[in-house]
Amino acid sequence: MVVAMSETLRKTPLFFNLPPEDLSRIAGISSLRHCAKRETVFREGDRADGFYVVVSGSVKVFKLSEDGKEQVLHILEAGQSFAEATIFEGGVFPANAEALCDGDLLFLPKRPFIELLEKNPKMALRVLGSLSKWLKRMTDLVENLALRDVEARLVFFVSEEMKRRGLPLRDGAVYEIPVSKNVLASRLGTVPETFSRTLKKLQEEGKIRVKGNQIRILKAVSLFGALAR
Amino acid sequence: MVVAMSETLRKTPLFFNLPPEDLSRIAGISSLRHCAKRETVFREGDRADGFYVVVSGSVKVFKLSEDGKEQVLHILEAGQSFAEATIFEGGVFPANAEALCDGDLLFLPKRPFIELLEKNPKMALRVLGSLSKWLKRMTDLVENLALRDVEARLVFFVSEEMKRRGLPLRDGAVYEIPVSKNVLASRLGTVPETFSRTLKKLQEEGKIRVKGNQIRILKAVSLFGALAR
DNA sequence: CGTAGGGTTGAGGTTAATCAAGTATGGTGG
DNA sequence: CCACCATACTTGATTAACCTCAACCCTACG
Repeated sequence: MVVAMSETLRKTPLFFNLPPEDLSRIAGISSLRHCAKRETVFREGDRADGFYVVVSGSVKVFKLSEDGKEQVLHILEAGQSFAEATIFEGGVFPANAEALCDGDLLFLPKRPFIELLEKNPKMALRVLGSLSKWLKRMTDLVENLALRDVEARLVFFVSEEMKRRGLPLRDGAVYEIPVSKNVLASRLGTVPETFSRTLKKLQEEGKIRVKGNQIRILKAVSLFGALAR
Repeated sequence: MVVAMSETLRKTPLFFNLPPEDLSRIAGISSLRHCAKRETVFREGDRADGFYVVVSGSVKVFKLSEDGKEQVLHILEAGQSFAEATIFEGGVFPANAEALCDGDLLFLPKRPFIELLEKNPKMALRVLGSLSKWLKRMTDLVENLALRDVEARLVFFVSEEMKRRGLPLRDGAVYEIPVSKNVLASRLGTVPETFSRTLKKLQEEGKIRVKGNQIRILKAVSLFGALAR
């Protein structure tokens, strides 16, 4: 059991390359939690006494407005951790999390984890790096939502995800949407209708070809051209 | 010199309540930098080999779109630190920073600072807390930009800032806009015209009274009522 | 075969950006 | 001290992106 957990932990960026004894120490304090599709992992405002690592399945983290509109902040898949930040501050979750499909989560409780960090500066630095990454991602998200239109946000998102998966950004490459288009629309800060129309428009312009959840890149240059960075 | 710096450091959340020897160690590795109004502190993409603490004056951190539109992410005043995150990751600044008025900044170089952290888990934990706060703030920013209209964003911003300054959210209280209305508009994800109109509308509804940079709260209940949290 | 959930399409409305022009305001040099 | 200019801010009219609502399609699945 503890061994299997270590195995998962080893693959998460947060703990990547940590010596085995550290990993088993972490595994020692953590617990496994199974989540069914649509199950709530936590709600905004809940006491946060730990954070999570996705072992299998996928999870969305989102904010709700008063009238129930939702903005997806993150979509998480196996090996990714989330809500690390909350345990160093505040004590309540600043957003909601829900399982998108059946899967397992590792729960890392706050107190023991902080004690581990206090004794292990190297690990603390690792966690600092992870938080920094999240911060960078959120900065990008703000930029995208505020400064670009839906089409640009979609294109940017796809290019980032393809990079993350090691797919080349060239003609013929295929990006498979890992979640329902509804969820992706919300992550892009829009609604399913607009999302659908945007895909259609790009297809009519011959830049992509959409089949189900597969997006085939047809004109990488004109698609990604504007993203010079 | 080093003593004066310690004095500033002592007041920043990042280093609040740290023992004097830690403070002077930090002061020892940091350097003072004067910035004139409008001076660029750093640009997006610049190599990031350190972060900053505002000693005096104020600074805006912002993103630019291709066509030059700007989204202000943060407005920083004396005692606040910024860009801490970048030193644990990446190595380039993910946004731009510019002085809003003449002032002094403390520069904390990356390498020496990290070495300090490695030897001082307590300080590392403090930095973790700080990054967590930033993450929380960005989460709120995303929520605001994506889920609320301009009026709600304005009201939320004012209420948060008043809380931060210890002002009571009640009738008669006065919030003084610390920067140009242009900058605030951009921080709220809108343009000066819309910002101006929104203030006007709230004034016509008798909820606030605007005089120059002063906003007097007239109907706290109906203004802040929707922000039940 | 029927229903439910996800997805698409069309029509219409709304928010807020843009464009254009006018009004303070504050600093500078004459 | 005043004239001038730049900058900040305001106001009005127009426009565009995108949200909403409503209907419909499609596929999976009991």
